[in-house]
Amino acid sequence: MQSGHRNLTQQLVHELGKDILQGKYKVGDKLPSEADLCAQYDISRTATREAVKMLTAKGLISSRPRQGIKVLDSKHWNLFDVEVLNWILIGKPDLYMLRHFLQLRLSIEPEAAYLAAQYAKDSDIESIKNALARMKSAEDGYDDTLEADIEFHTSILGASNNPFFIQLKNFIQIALQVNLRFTNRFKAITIDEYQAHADIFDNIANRNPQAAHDASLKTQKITVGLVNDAIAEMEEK
Amino acid sequence: MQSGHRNLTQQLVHELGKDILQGKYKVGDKLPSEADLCAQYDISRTATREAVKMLTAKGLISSRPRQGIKVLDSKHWNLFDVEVLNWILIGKPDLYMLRHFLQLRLSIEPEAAYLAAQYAKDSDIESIKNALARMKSAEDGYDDTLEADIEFHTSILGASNNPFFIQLKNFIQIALQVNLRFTNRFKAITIDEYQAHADIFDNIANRNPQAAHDASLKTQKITVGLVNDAIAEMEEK
DNA sequence: CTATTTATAATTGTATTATAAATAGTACAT
DNA sequence: ATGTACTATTTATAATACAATTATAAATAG
Repeated sequence: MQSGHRNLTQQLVHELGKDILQGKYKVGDKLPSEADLCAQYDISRTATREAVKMLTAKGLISSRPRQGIKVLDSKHWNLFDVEVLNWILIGKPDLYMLRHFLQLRLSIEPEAAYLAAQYAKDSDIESIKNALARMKSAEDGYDDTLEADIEFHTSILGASNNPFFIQLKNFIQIALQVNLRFTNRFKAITIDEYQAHADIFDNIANRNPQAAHDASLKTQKITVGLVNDAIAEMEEK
Repeated sequence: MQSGHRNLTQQLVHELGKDILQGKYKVGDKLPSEADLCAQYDISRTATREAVKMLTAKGLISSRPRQGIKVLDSKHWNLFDVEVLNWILIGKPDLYMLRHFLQLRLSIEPEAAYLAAQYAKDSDIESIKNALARMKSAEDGYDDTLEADIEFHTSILGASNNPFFIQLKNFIQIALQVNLRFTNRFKAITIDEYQAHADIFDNIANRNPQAAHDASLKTQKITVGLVNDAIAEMEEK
């Protein structure tokens, strides 16, 4: 149980959360009882119970007298929780998982761009502009590619001024990191990629919702298409 | 503190969660200390702390020594958590909140319909068909309008066979209930409304993703348009 | 033999008490 | 102004005891 700087409760939350998302404990499985967890991790019942409660709050487990602690069906999991998303990332996401992420991005991001063009404040536009500049400098090797890319996409969500889209920043961040697993692009961003992002920004800054939407949709469709092809090829073998 | 059938911890979670989402405790505010909460609600520190941990897990508060329990910035709130959504619903959502819900529905549902047309299993199609039938009987007064409507929309999300869209069932359910607050439609579903839903179903059943997408988008656009008009009118006064 | 009830035991729920650790704020020294 | 040590407050953890819940087994009635 790697400690870090977390307290005991949070450490146990992390361990068990990881184990569940990685399938060590499967849906319907029983986890060790409170008493066993105390013994296994050598911590008090207080800390153990608080960890169990936190995982319960995230929809991963249920805990009832005589029945013990059981992994709930995945439809109850709060998949949009930052920690839960991170436990997915820590695991070994496959191409299907990548597709699930990309399908939701395709659904979310074009509309976020549309809303950004409608509702962005000056400071929001400024944030997106800065992120784009960082991508440019990443292109020249002066900045971190992925980080700048994430900042670009999440700042558009922020500019939507819709709390639900804002909450999805976490999701997009993890989605881009999962994507990295399959494209291992430590490479710089290409001119074409940069231009596609610049198009989205321009249409947001120029307050053209539909064009911003379409520009975003276009790049998302390409990415989903690539993954669909990869899956199709894989399934043939 | 209305009890119901929950245990003490869950009752306190509910009370405090409601209070935070309804703004009784605002962002940055300090909640009463553990000791004070124990006294106020006349429960043990054990139960109190477990409630605090659960709210922490949902991103609503932070709890640190000497600093106390504070409401986190709303960007940390797990807005897609079932309980959090319900605390929003219990409150008094305004037209802006309704618009936020509808904007996300507009983003999600057309793509869910697209995916449903691609990936739905026979049993998924059957579920959507049943929901549509319930809407038909609701039209004749034999069934509950809202419940059938919710079932229709959520069963399409289920048919997407994408875990993220599936998790959004909760969101859509609450969104439709919020919508009810403003349209107080205890009225039956109109022929036109029924037909719009039937169009979406037909295109999913016929495996025509783009047409299913467009049919869904069309109805969502109308609804968002109505709310935008209502807000514009309100803001003029 | 079957169905119902009752008893048992396993597990979580709550309460209480005690001590440790973290940290905001203060006072003081540099 | 900056840093350091101290102090008081608040949460973090532990240990113990008992209550409540409930799955399973045992007893009992019909």
